[in-house]
Amino acid sequence: MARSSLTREQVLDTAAALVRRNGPQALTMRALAAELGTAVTSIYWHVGNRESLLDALVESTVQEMGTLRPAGRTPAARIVSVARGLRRQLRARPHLIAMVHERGLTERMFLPAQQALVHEVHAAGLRGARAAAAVRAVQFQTVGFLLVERNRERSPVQSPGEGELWTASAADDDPALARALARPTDPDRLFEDSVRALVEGLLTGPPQQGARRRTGTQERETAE
Amino acid sequence: MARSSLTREQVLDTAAALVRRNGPQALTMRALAAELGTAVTSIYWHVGNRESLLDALVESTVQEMGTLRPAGRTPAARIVSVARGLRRQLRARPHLIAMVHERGLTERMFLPAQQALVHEVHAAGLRGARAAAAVRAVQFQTVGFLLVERNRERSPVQSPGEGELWTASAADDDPALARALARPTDPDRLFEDSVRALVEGLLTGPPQQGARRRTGTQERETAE
DNA sequence: ACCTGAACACCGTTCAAGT
DNA sequence: ACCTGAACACCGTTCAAGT
Repeated sequence: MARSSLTREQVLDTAAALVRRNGPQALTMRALAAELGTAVTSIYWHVGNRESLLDALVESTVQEMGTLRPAGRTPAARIVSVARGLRRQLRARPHLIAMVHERGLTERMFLPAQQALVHEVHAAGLRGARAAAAVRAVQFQTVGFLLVERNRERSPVQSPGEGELWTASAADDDPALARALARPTDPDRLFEDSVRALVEGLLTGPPQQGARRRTGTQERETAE
Repeated sequence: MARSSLTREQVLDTAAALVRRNGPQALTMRALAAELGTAVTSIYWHVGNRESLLDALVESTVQEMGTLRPAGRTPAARIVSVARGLRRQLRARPHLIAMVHERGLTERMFLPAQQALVHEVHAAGLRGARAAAAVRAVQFQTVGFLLVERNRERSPVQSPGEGELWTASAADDDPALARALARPTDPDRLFEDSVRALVEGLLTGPPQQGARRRTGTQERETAE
């Protein structure tokens, strides 16, 4: 609109708007130029190329996300609340997840939450390498869940009907399990339960210290 | 090579080879045609279009993966071994993960392992909806981890140096934690620990049943 | 310093035409 | 039933040329 002179910010803003409206694949240099009312090549002067345009876009969107304030009475509850908050923020920007992932910035996406997690894990009594491992575990779990979940939303029906493959097998004696697996997943609940279980496992620590990893041979799984 | 007459299988095979060699983005219809020694348009007759070519590719590769044999003494150990085996199989086909994900078939990718998981979760004493939730939790955790991990491998250096952002903050009083977070993640260990912690949390069940979800207000997290 | 159009080397896909 | 080349409508990017 304002044709005075094109700024880098203008490019980024309308690019972001274009992505938010029609998804990342709709962000072509030509479409962006049309939206801006300039020649395609002008964009290159301000932004370099499409690659770095997306980089900048992701970076600024991640920074918009703000910090998370943990809530809950126990450290475990507060850790779960951070994960939940991150998930909510990312789900509010559905295209961002895919873009961040494609750009290889998945880790970057989690940084706002990491500080909060470090604090809570520390409050829960974990120290040093163990605390760091716990933070990373929650980090990977949360982001991974989001990726899987988004993937699932994109293609609602899987090739062989969800329950078909296994109904003939081990679950015969547990019809309730069979029915539960045949039902579509409730992602909110699954996320809640998974994170809670993981955090619980992380905070209570490894079980029966001496028994694990005793015999390496038995631990090995095989695949044909 | 054998130019007698093009088969659908030939197309799929050389397409798979091309992806394995140079990655999914190298699979263009023109490159494939060149490799096959045919006209580009012949491919369309056998396979429809690029979209369904990728579908078929992913589907057959997933089926090649074979089934997983759990190993270990306790049900928990066997569940972990299934997750570990799946991760190993998928990591042996690095391009597949991205392709499956892009195709929205992430769920499909996990089916070979699902039967084994159902069996083990059942053996651990879980029943019905609770057992199904546990299976799904491990499923999401494993696949999610792989997605994050692969993403990390693709872009080894993150924009702000990994530790930079938080060193100024909460971890001041725990230099060991700070150092651990600054070090690059050991994915094998992290995976092992995460799955083990999750499984432990799932099998021991929700803690202090009465206390959770009592007051909804306090559970809410906020973000600016 | 900033913007432009023309041109290049790619895509996936369609379609009428061959055998 | 199977294969073909020409053509279409797209891409991202470069570059010499303008002001």
